[in-house]
Amino acid sequence: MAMSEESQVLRQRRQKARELRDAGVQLYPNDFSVQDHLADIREHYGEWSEEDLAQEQKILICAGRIMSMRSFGRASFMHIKDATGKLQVYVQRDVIGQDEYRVFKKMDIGDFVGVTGTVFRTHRGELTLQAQEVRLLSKSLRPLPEKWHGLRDVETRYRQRYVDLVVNDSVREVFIKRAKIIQKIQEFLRGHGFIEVETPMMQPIPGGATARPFKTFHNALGIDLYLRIAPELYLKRLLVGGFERVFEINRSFRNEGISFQHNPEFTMLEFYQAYATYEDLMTFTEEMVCWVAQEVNGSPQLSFQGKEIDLSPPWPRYRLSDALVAIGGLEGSEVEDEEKLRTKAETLGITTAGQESGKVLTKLFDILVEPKLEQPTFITHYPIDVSPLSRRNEEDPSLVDRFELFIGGYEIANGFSELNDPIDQRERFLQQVAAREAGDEEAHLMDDDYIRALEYGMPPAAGEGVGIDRLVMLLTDLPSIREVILFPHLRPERS
RNA sequence: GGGCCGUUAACUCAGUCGGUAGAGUAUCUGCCUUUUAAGCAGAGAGUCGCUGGUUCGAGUCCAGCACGGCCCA
Repeated sequence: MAMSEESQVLRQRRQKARELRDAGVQLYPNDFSVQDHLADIREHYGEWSEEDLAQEQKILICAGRIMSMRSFGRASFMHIKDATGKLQVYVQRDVIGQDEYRVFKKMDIGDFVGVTGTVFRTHRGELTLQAQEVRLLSKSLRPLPEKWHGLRDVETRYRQRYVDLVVNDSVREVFIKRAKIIQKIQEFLRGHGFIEVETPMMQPIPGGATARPFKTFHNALGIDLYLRIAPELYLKRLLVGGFERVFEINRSFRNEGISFQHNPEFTMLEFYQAYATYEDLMTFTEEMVCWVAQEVNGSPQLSFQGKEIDLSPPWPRYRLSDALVAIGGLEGSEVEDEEKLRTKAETLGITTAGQESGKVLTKLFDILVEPKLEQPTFITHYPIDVSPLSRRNEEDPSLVDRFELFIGGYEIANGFSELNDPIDQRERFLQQVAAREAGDEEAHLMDDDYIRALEYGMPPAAGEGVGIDRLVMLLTDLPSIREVILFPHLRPERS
C-alpha cells in the first residue's frame, strides 16, 4: 500500500497537532511521572463498593494510550491502555476546566495521555478514573485500525508489528508467553547446574549443522566471516576447557527458504553435559519440556492445531529403521536392502542418485513418518553419514548414538552423544569435505582448530539443540513461525 | 521453482452482465455531563497494488510484474 501522506485522515491529524502546538500544548513532553499502573488499580479497587470508592481520597497518577472515546457535549469517557491493562477514564469539563477540556477535545484515539484523578464506579458498575487532569504525552499522527475487527491483514501485521501489538491483545500475549518459555528453560537448566554462555555468532568456519550460511566481511581483519548456522562446535570447545554443563539460547542463521516453519534467523537452545549420554538427554528433555509446559500453560496436555497432545513422560522411542516399518509402512526387507530402499524412494519422487544411503533413509522418514508423529516421540539410531559430529554406536558402527524429538508432526530437538575421538572426527570431516567437493553445498567444512581442541581431550558428553520458535508454536497453538517471531523477514515493501 | 487465492477509503469488507466507486468503523461539523460497538442529524474522504493490452467505455476481461497467503517441489 502506497503511503499517501496526502490522505485526508493524516492531514486532519497533522492539522490538529499544529493547532495544539499553536495553543501552547507540548506534543511530546517527557516530564510526567507515572505512579500507578492500570492493572494494579483494577486489582486494588476491583471489589470495592461504590460507597467505599466514594470515600477513597487517593489521587492516582497513570498513563496510557487512548483506545476508544465516547464524547458528549461537556464530558467524555475513554479507555486508556498501558502495558498492564485497560481502564476507563471519565473526563468532565467542569472538573478539569473549560480551557483544559478544549485541549482535551483535540486529543485522538492513539494519543498517549497522562491522567490524574480518583476512582469511582459508573452506573453500569465499571471501575473508572475520574480525571482531574489529562495531559497529552505523545501525539499520534496515524489512526489506529478499527475497534472491533482490529488489524487482520497478515502482511500489515508483520510489517507493522507495532500496530499489531497495540490492537491485538492475543499477539501481545504470545510474545509474553514466549519470553516466559525462554525464562523457564533457563531456570530449569540453571537448576540443573548449567551455566549460560555466549559464543561467536560470526564464525570464520561455519559448522555444527548442515545448512548454507550467510556471509559477511570484516573490514579491519580483512577476512570473510559467516553468521553461525549453529553454536555447537564452540560449546563443545568449552567442554574441552573444563566447563561440564553449558547452554546457549540465541539466534542462528541459515541462508535458506522462508516458510511457515522457517525464518532465516531463528532461536535455538543448545546445551552440553559432560559424562552424559544421548539416553540421559532424552529423559532430561522429557522432564524439561513437560515442566516448561506445566509452568507456562498450567498443564502438560495441550491442543495443537486441533490435535490433543500429552507431554507427560515417558515418550515412546523408536529406532529410525523400526519407525519406517512400524509407522511409515515400509516392508522390513525394504529397510534392510539398500537397492529395494532406493527403488522405494524413487517411486515416492525422491532423487537417490549420488545420495548416501543414510540420506535416502532420512528423506523417506521425513515423508513417511515425521508428519505422523503427533505425540512426543524420540527417533534414535541415525545413520552415521548424516551425523558427522555424533558418537558411533558401540554395536553397529554404521549408526550413531543420536535422537531427534518430534511433536505435533515437526522436529523439535536433535541430540546425541558427542564424538570426542579426534581421529574419528577428522575422518568424518574429510568425508564431509569429499561430499562437498562432489556437490553437496551443505556438507561440513574441515575445522582444524576444532580437531586440535578434541586432541587436547574432550570428556565424554552429550549435547542437544532445541528449536525454540517451534516449541513456542507448540505451546501457543500457532501454525506459523511468523506468529512467534516479532519481526519475521519479508521481502521489502515496494515504495 | 510450480499451482491456486488475495491486493478497492486510515481499518474491516461489498462491488451483479464491462456503463458515474459503496457500507460499517474511524475522521470532520452540530446537539448531548454515567457512556461502553453511546445516540441523533449532516459532511468529507479513493492513483480500485503497478505497467501495458482489448474496448466507445475496465475495479470488473487479457498479459506481464510486485507484495502477501495457502498447497506442492
